[in-house]
Amino acid sequence: LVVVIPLKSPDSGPILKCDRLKDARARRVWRGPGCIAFMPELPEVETIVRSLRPLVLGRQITAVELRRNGSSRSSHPTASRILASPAREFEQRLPGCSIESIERVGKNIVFHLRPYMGRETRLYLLVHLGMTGRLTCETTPEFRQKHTHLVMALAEAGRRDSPHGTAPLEELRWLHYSDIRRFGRLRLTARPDEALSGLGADPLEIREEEFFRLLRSRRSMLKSLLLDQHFLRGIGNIYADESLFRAGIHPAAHAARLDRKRALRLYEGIRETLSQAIAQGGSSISDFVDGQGYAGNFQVYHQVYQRTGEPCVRCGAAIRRIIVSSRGTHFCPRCQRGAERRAAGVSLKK
DNA sequence: AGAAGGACCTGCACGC
DNA sequence: TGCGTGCAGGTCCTTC
Repeated sequence: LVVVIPLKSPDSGPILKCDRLKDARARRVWRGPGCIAFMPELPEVETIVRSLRPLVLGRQITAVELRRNGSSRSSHPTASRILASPAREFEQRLPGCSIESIERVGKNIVFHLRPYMGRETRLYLLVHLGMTGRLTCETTPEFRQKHTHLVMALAEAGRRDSPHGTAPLEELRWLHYSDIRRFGRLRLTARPDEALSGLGADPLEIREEEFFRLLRSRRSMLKSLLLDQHFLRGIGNIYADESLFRAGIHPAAHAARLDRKRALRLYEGIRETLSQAIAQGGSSISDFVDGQGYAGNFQVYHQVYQRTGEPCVRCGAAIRRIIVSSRGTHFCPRCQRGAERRAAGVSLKK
């Protein structure tokens, strides 16, 4: 049995939790109105990568199946919009490859693949989960969910003497990609550096000096800047709001006008927020689960995100919601002062 | 250069 | 109960 009591703040009560049941449905947590997205940002993607590693590293892809539209005669995969490379490339180039390593680059998951018997050059599978993408390791090849678009069969390494041979069923494992809104992207490439070249620095790796220098060169509002993947890679709406709250900085504040002290607070705020979220296994706003089907816990620690009208955990003022860069933005009007005039031009409705 | 808005996409809440 | 509408948001693109 699993009981998770969602809290308004980490200090307002006990968390009852039991980890014995590994059923993701039973671990489902708070579901706010209008929330069906789980928004995989840096901590969620990192959690997925860490959970997948022990399950798929060293395994060989023996088959790839794409869900087809309607009848089995249809040749059009439902994932066609999700596939950034032609469907036939997934079906022809992936079988025979072994998964050598997996890494996170911003919000992207990069699978390093070793081709079968030197068949071709090294290959990389890039997965961006968009808003509702999910990558899970399953014990069945069935397209169990309505929105499962791709399934890859993974066999134990060393069992294969040909890319299309058969292995005992118990040694097989299936990697499923499902995506309700189809905002995710799957790409096969030999040049991942090219495909990911536009991304900024990782917020957990960038040095304080470099962060400060980048801030000084930008004239946009901080919230917009934090969401810009060319500036820093991996931050999305949840962690932008939470980081700005921790730093006590208004989301509409001007990046270049941030003094050294406040820039340092933001730098620390981002790193603390992301690190804590990773430690908690990410945020499960709705159905987020890692590669093994476990939900995250960081939503319990959200201090402003989707807490509109609720009291600030620091000062008690009501959390406000505005729109910045077409994104819902949550902040405390008392703890995050300093850009009221600029924020006056920010719309309250989308 | 930066802001704003549209397109993509689906499930859910809400009002009627 | 069923229908229509609005909303959520990551990324890319166009327009201003």
